[in-house]
Amino acid sequence: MAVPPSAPPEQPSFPEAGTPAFSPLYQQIKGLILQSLQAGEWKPGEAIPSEMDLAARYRVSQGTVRKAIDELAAENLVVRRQGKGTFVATHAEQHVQYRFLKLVPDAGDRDAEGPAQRNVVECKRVRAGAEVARALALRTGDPVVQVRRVLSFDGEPTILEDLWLPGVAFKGLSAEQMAGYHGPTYAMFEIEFGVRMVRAEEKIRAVAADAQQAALLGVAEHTPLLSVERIAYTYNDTPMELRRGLYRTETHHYRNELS
Amino acid sequence: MAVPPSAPPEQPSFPEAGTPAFSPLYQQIKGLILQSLQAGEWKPGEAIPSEMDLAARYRVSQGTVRKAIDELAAENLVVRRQGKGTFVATHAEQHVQYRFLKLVPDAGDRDAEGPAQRNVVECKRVRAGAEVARALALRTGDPVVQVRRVLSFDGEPTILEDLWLPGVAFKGLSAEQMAGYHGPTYAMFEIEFGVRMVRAEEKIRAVAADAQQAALLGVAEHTPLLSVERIAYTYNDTPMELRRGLYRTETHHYRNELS
DNA sequence: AAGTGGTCTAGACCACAAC
DNA sequence: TTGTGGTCTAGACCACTTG
Repeated sequence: MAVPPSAPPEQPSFPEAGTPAFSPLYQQIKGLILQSLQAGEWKPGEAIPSEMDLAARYRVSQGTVRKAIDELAAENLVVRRQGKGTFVATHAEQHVQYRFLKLVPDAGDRDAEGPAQRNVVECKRVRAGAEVARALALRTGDPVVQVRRVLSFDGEPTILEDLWLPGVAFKGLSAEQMAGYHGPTYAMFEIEFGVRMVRAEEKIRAVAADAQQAALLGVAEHTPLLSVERIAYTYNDTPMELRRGLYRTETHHYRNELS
Repeated sequence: MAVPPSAPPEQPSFPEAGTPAFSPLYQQIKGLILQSLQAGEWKPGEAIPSEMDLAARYRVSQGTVRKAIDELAAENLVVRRQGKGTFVATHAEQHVQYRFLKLVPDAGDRDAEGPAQRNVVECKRVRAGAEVARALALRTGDPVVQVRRVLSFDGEPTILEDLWLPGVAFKGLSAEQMAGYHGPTYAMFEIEFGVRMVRAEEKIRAVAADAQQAALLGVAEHTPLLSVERIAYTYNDTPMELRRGLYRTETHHYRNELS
């Protein structure tokens, strides 16, 4: 009994007048674990306390903690490993190296081709325009880091993308960091800036390459390209990155599973 | 105890030599429920027996049935409604009208625009080519129904798509049926042919419209279009539809959520 | 052998919907 | 009031990993 009868919980639930305000105990526990994750009590890749420990900490049964963790695992915030423990999910050392990249080669899986080569075209501090500000929940004119880069697979330029990141959280981000880090960019964000992207939304369109884009990707002008606009979120649905990608799809395709 | 100690279950588990062959009880129950769904013991939209009834039928506890149904619900094969029961999922009368269609208007949600107008260009019986046969797990030359149609939103032609369906399962499918049915095409498949699509895979590319495609969609030749190739599956991962769509993305976009 | 997550049970009670 | 799914508990045991 963590909340209903007595015992001062870390996050009491005060039913507000007018709202049903019924929240299952396991949801409250999930919220508490989420807070600890967000606060950095356990770092990415580390194990969180065992189910028994958490049950004792929150004064609930193991089954209740279990259901809370089940949901966190379903949302990819945490990874369970039988016999070892439950670990904070990370973009590094994850089996799926590029968790948010859905572009795959037409033949074979992504492991078949080597790691992407990164070519940072530019990395500069700018002020947010109206669109960028809206996407990142900032004010127009707020500082923003803008990055433009080209990703190549097996030497073939395949993705041209622009990134916009909130200047406050990503103060000091350099072109060298963007280019030098080995592994997913999101893993670098975790390590260097303590920013964990937990989910993202993408809007996809077909567009024609303009002269500049064609030159950077090594294709003819007007070549059809996949335009992928992504907003990536940290905890609490806070947007932390706007990314506009142009994907060549002659030898790759965007793969999606529906259910 | 449905399987471990005694009682002749409907699907015994014979551990094969060499394989661990450990399957949790709830997975076995899930398999049994799946069989009943596939056999049509409960029709789409109908309620399946209550958890208590199923627990009695399979001689397990309610909690075990619960976990089995939880997974089926997570896979959208079944829908739970508190106080009412658990129902076989259906493409008809579903809140999300077009479950597999990820194209949405740039402004507002899909409910903002009226239902799609369908324009069946042709509907004919053909023999499967190599590609279609492979996608549908048929042999080259097997009978197939091919449909070409244009979908318009608010009077604007937006999607041109070709469908290939196994001729055996979809014998007698007519252009009138494709055009006349009100509601999702997949709902019509359920009702008229008893075929339930439970999941799908899509491969997305950017292409340029050729002369014929441009004419059908009312755009200029070489207009960039989203090419969406979908394979839809029934139970047991059996492919039952190949669909190649060309989406206009001037006022709509393909929306995807990543986690 | 000890510790972790994973399974299974039995029973109590709550929230919701329908009669 | 009854029946449904939803929550919570406590305890037993299993499977996997590590020392």
